[in-house]
Amino acid sequence: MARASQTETAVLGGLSVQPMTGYALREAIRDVLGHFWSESYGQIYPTLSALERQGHVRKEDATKTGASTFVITPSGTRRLRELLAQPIQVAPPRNGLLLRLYFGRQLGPAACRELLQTALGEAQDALARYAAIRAEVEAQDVGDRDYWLLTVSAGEHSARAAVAWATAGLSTMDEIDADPTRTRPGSTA
Amino acid sequence: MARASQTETAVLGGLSVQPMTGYALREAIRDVLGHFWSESYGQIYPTLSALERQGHVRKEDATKTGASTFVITPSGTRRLRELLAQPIQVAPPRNGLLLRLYFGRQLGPAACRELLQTALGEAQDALARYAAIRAEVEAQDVGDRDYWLLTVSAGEHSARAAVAWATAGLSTMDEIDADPTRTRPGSTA
DNA sequence: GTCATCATGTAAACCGTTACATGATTGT
DNA sequence: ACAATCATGTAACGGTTTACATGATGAC
Repeated sequence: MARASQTETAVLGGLSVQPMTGYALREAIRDVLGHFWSESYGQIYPTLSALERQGHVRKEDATKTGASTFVITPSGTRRLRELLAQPIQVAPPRNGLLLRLYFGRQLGPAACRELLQTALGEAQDALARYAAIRAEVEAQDVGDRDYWLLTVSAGEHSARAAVAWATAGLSTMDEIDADPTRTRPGSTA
Repeated sequence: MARASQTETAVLGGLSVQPMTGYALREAIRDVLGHFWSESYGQIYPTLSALERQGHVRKEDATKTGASTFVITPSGTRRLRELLAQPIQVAPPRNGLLLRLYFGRQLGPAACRELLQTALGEAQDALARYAAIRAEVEAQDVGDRDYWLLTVSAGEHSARAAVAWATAGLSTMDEIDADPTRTRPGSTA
């Protein structure tokens, strides 16, 4: 027991929504869970094989072609619920943007401003994407809808926070530019 | 060139603030950058050795004891600026909380509620921690101050967003509980 | 004297991405 | 016919954590 690779959870979860090929699974994860999850082929195919060996998924060969659709089995559904109930695996934080801004005095105000501007643009783009996803999900009439909207909402809140933060940060940069003596690179006190 | 392991950036950045032992560096990264960065000993010590070989840091032996303080050299400062200017390394997203909530119908409303409650508590704790860090940083009079506050602000915005999201999510769960037919586990439409 | 903390370092394991190889199917 | 996309799979590589081994120093 206890493999706890969350790839297994994502794969079984995806197949719990509908049967799919490995390829389609990856597409779905990228397009639908993309804002909070990712998987590569190198993870998906071996995981599918392992799950098949354990009887958690069943391979349904589309005759003629090499493509095969994977269907979750009752034992797979049980396993999924078991996995979902396990403690969350927290990834150690690694935010390259904040790392650069923390040492912003070394990087210089102009570059920091650019970083903030880019972050602002990305957050606004994300907001637009979430609006589209929300419309799509709200139009559906599936039981998962409320849960799916919960994850969309998380994205929206986080993107709005990023917009507010970057905007405020750009104002700070204005002040630094107005009074450059505050942060002359190289001085320590 | 172009190793692009952001560990090098974090190590040089840390030493650009003040000379430290490897141990102290790790403590500082955990305590100060902890909300957006992390490094383990297994990364720090080899990186310090490599940087020393390249002349980017200098080892200053505290005589008698085995402990040695590392000091950044002028070439190290140049290297740091070079690294900070490089494109941000984006880690593929992996949010175990949202993964579980997305498949919340399989997990069940009670467990989802618990997850949200925990997330809410953690966000509130984070908010309290940021308040303490902010007070501490604002009391200092160093050139980096505005940049450091920028990263604290990012944490605050994100934690406030998390509080708002989790609170709203708990309301959604109330509605689901009030009308359980919306999301009976197992049905597909 | 002993316990917690400071300090250094390495080896093994893990997890995951990237790149590549390969070929079928579909649209134009 | 050709290109784009669908589809499967693996090998190599890389970064990171974990666990372990080891010992000095300082507090009580």
